[in-house]
This record gives sequence, C-alpha cells and structure tokens, in this order.
Amino acid sequence: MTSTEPQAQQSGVRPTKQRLAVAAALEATAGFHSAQEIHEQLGGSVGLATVYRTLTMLADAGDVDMMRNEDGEAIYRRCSGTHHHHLVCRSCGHTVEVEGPAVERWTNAIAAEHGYADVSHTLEIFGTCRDCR
Amino acid sequence: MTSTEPQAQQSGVRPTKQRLAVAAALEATAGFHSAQEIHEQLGGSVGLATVYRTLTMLADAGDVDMMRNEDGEAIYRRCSGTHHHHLVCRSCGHTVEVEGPAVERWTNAIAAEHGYADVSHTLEIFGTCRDCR
DNA sequence: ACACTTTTGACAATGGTTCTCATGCTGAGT
DNA sequence: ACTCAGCATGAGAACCATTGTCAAAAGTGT
Repeated sequence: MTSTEPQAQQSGVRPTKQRLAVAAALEATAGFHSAQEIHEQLGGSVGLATVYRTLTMLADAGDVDMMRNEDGEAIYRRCSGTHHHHLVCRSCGHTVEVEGPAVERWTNAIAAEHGYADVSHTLEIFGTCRDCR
Repeated sequence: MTSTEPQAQQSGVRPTKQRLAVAAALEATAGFHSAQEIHEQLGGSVGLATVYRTLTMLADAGDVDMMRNEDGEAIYRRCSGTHHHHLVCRSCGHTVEVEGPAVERWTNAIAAEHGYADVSHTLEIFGTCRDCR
C-alpha cells in the first residue's frame, strides 16, 4: 500500500482494493465500458454491485464520464476532468476528446434566450475514422 | 436495411386504430414522453406492448424522435423532420427545438480535422425553465 | 361471407441496475 | 498490537423498462 496521502478522512471515503481495482481497470483500457464488462474484466473479483457503486461514485466525482449507448445501457470512460466532448468512430470505437468553447457559449446563449437557467448539455460526434475507411 | 417497401400488397402495414391513437397522442402533447406515459394517457385502451411496437416503428420510419433521458429510459417526441436539437427543462420536461448552423459547421470541421468522415452528432441542452424556478 | 395475413394484448421472460443486510475490512484511538 | 465503530462488500432478491410469446381478434382482397 504505502499510501502517503492522508486526506479526506472525515468524509469517510475509503480507498479500498475494490475501488482501486475498478479505477485501474478503467485506466488500463481505452474507450467506453459498461459496468458488466468491467466486472468481467476483473474476473469477478469485485462484486457487480460494488462495480456499479464505484462507477457511480467516480462519475459523480467527475473522475469518469458516463454516457448511454443506443440500448440505454450506462457506459463509462476514464477521461480528463475538464469539460469536453467526444468524437467517436462508429466502426472501431476510437475516441478523441474535443473541446469547443464556441459550443459552450452557444448553448448558454440559446438557453438564456429561452429563459432556461442551470444549463448543461451533452454532445457527441460520430463518424468513421481514417483507419476504418 | 429493410424499410422502403412501396409494394405494400403482401407485406401490408395497416393504419390501425391503435397506431393512430399512439400517433395522435404524440401529436397532441408537446415534449418527450415515455412509452408508459403514452400508454397511460390512452387510458390503457392500447396495450403496452403495442405502444412500444408502434413507437419503435414510428422512430424507425423517422416520424418521431427517440432519445434517452438521464435514467436511460426511451422517450419519444413528434417533431419536425428537419435537423435540430432540443432544449429540455429538467423539471417539467418542457422542450424547445433549436437550430444551430454554427454547431453543425463546428462538428463537421472538428471531425474533418481529425480525419473522420460520415459525420453525425447528437446534442441536447438541459436547463431549468422560467416556470420551474 | 371466406380464406388468409397482420395486429393485438395479457402475460412471461429478459436483462440492466439498484436495494438489502449480514459479514468483512479499514482507520483511528488506546 | 488490540479493539471498536462504521463504512464497504457481495450474494441474491427486488425493480422496472422493454421485448418475446402466442392464441384470439381484426383487416383486406376475392
């Protein structure tokens, strides 16, 4: 273990083996993965319920991105904490993180124009990457 | 890829009462609605399975838009055929269709820049509308 | 009206996700 | 190092949206 980061104790969030395992699994593989995939990837060493719980915590904390595939299943991906969007290849799943200040501004403007506050948004771009053509 | 079959002689798609009822329900109410909501709105006069089937058909035919709410449930909305995005109130579900030529251009540019072709995208804006504040 | 095909709907089945709760660990204090 | 109080875990049940099943009902062309 040898962990030298004594912090966030009062909040009672413990860095357990299971949580580290889930985080490591996301770290190790690129792209989006479902809770079940991660559970299998860990060989069942971490209970499915725990995987779900951990993933939800990580997503709430902003450490991972959560989105839904076409079947409505939740998929997670480790990514930078900054706000960004994804450019995903339909064929191979290769993903590029992109930023668009202009889009952020546009969404805020549109929302304000219609009297909406507390604005958030989701934006995903799909295409076929060079290697898949 | 089997959707355009003009010769509806043998494989006839019938405009039944149930299908018309579901379409009418979507027509009558603005915003997004789940299959279950429509089923209830129709007072159960149309079976839930039929509502699901009809909604799926309409979505496949492009007559309605289907998206997923934050819980991953499928929600449907009758809307114009032109490309646009939605500004949705988190609280009451009130929806405004918005267009953003600039966004379209931006997504295409970003995709091209990374070598992606055949570009499409999804964009949803969430906020709290004036009446819900 | 008849024969034939599509559609319907009650119910079962499916599958992802969450909940329950007894037991296991962790971190902190002694 | 030993003990304690709580958070964390995991096996399975519970949930719930969605889909599949299939016999009965409703349309359609003749």
